[in-house]
Amino acid sequence: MTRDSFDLFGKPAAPPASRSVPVMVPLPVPGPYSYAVPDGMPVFPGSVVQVPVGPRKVIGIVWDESAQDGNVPARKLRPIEHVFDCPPVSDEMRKFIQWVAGYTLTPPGLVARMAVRAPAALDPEPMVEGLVLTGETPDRLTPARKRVLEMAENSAGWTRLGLARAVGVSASVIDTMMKKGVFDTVFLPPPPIVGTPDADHAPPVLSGDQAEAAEALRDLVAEGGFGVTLIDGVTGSGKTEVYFEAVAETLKRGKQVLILLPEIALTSVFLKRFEDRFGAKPGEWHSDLPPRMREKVWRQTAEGAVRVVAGARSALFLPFQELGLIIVDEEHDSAYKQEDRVFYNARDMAVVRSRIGGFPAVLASATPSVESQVNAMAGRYERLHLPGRFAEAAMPDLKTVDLRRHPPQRGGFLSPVMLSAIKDTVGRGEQALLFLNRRGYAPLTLCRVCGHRFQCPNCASWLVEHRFRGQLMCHHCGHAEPVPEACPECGTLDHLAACGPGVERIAEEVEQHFPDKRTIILSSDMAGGVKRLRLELDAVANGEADIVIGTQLVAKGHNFPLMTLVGVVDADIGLSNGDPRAAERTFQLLSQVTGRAGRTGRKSIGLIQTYQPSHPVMQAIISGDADAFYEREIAEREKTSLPPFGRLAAVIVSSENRSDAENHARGLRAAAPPSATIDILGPAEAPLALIRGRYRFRLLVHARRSDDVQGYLSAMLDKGPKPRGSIHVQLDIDPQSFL
DNA sequence: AGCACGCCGACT
DNA sequence: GTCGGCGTGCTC
Repeated sequence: MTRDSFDLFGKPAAPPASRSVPVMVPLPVPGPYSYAVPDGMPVFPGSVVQVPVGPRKVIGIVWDESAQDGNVPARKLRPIEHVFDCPPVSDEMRKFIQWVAGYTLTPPGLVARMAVRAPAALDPEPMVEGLVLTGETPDRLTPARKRVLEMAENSAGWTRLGLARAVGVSASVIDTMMKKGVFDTVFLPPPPIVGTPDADHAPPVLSGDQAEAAEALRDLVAEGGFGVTLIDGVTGSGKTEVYFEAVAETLKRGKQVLILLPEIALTSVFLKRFEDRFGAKPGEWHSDLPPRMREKVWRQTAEGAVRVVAGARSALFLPFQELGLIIVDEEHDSAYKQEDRVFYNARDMAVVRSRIGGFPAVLASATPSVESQVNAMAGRYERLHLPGRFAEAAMPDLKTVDLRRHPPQRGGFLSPVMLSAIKDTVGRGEQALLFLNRRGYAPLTLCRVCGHRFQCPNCASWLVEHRFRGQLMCHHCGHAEPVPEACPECGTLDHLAACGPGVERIAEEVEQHFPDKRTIILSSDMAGGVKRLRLELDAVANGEADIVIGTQLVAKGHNFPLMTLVGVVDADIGLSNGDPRAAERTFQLLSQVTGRAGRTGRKSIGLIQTYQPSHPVMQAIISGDADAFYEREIAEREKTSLPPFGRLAAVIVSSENRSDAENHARGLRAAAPPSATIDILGPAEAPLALIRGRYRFRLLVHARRSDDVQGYLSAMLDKGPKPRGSIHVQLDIDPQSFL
């Protein structure tokens, strides 16, 4: 404490507020707040700081001077408390945050918060204590000491415990040597979490088409500048190998790379493939990363030590220093949509991120989204097509099983055709996969006496029986209750009937037919969480099961080399629920799931149980003619004004009464362009409609005051003041709006 | 987003 | 008579 900091009365002198800066704080307010900069504090745009907001302290990002609100009375200004010792959030990133906030109508502070979500990473990782040889030799050179010396001479940078473990001696050996002056301790920077990937580590052998596509991507990277490439080709056509070449080229140019994957596809298999190609693992980013690791990835990405991140959608908000390429794998996957707090589609925001950064984006999928198809057709995206599977990986032989002609036996759901195929497959020692996109035992339970159907008290959906847990669960809101013995309506005991199949019920049927085979259910509600699930997926890949009954997640990114039969239990699910994307989604799902078979070189088959074998989706799957399917689908969407061509539509979700909602709707209709359709949905039905994607443009308003609602739409249309209150907006892709 | 304040219903 | 519901306002 210097004398200068006290005045004559011994009180600290107030810091002169010579300067103030805008700071983006994690609050739902329209823009940054102003804060005083204490003298000598090194603060500039992008600095990550701690500031007081009311009684609490928050992390904020110093924003650009131009965002300064000059109307804040000087006496309100409070000083910045701390500048974190970490690289500043780049100009690009700040622009990106601002853009995303504008596009999604989210308060910018809430978007900014996603970029600084590893708080403990904001100050540097502690240095680790390391050992260096002093040149002294221990007086007595025991075998253990000799090995320690050799190891330490061969490579530097050992920690005390690391060296002991590497040599296979106890730490006390090292301790004694330290006492005798053999080692000195120094402080070393913390070790990088991953090695540096080497573009030339193991270049792949590519087929003609692949080599051509890879060349095109390399050129794109070499040229630099923004551009989007859609690369499509069936499972096994080598998309990953091809886009790895774009990664390699970017690495050679000294830039960082982001590979976005749906969370479930971030498997050890993918990481292994990357490591095989580049000789080091990519940084990993997903929701169940342990906090310590999360911090390290965040920091080392910011510092540039991590060159490639493979991550789920939120990796888009990592503070890359010099990002030069984004890959969006499985770009059609709905897991890219975030539907809480900030509503965004990471695929589209990735395109925006690369446009702002002036570098290429690559979208990859075996079954591209209709949105991306349309963008490619319109010439906004380049297109690279990888034909067929190469080498021995033949396409599976796909057939429909017409359930009208080959019905399952009473009480069952598997056609005799399916059962006999399973029998043949497991008889040969190969694996069979039965796909049913329905968790639990039965999707509907009713009373056989009075017809009572068990419904969720909060939502409009049926309660799904989970027999293993003994519960009835709502898959929409999470509500759960024990399975009652008596009907709550008429009181009759033991007359509840399970209607329809879920994976648990199929497993039961399979176990009846194949009691001596190993059957496993793979679904997202597996006990033990994601971790356990990953283990089980690996176990299946290693052949530790004969028959797998799986939900949607088996369709994604995981390869099961011994799988030679894929059976789709009910291909018709989801084709009749009023979702404009029903056909697209079903086509994608069935393509992906049937693609799980046939990667072995052995003959493999796919059987698709359906009541509508002539449906365009089934025809497309069987014939493998994806182009015809998309062509038809796009024409259909255009004709019926559905996404991505659909008219502007807003959905009001009002927790208030119907007449309030009518008032809101009147206000919105007055403010909206004539082409807009404004629908009113109640709190129960609205979330479902949103998830089903019935609208191209979705506006979810949680109105706190009725007169705010008009403001929401004017803000949405960018004419008028930003409204107050909480707004949740989700936008579907609008092919033109961000290019 | 979080938190405080303030005004009306069912309870120790 | 209080406890506590959520509607409203505020945070540089």
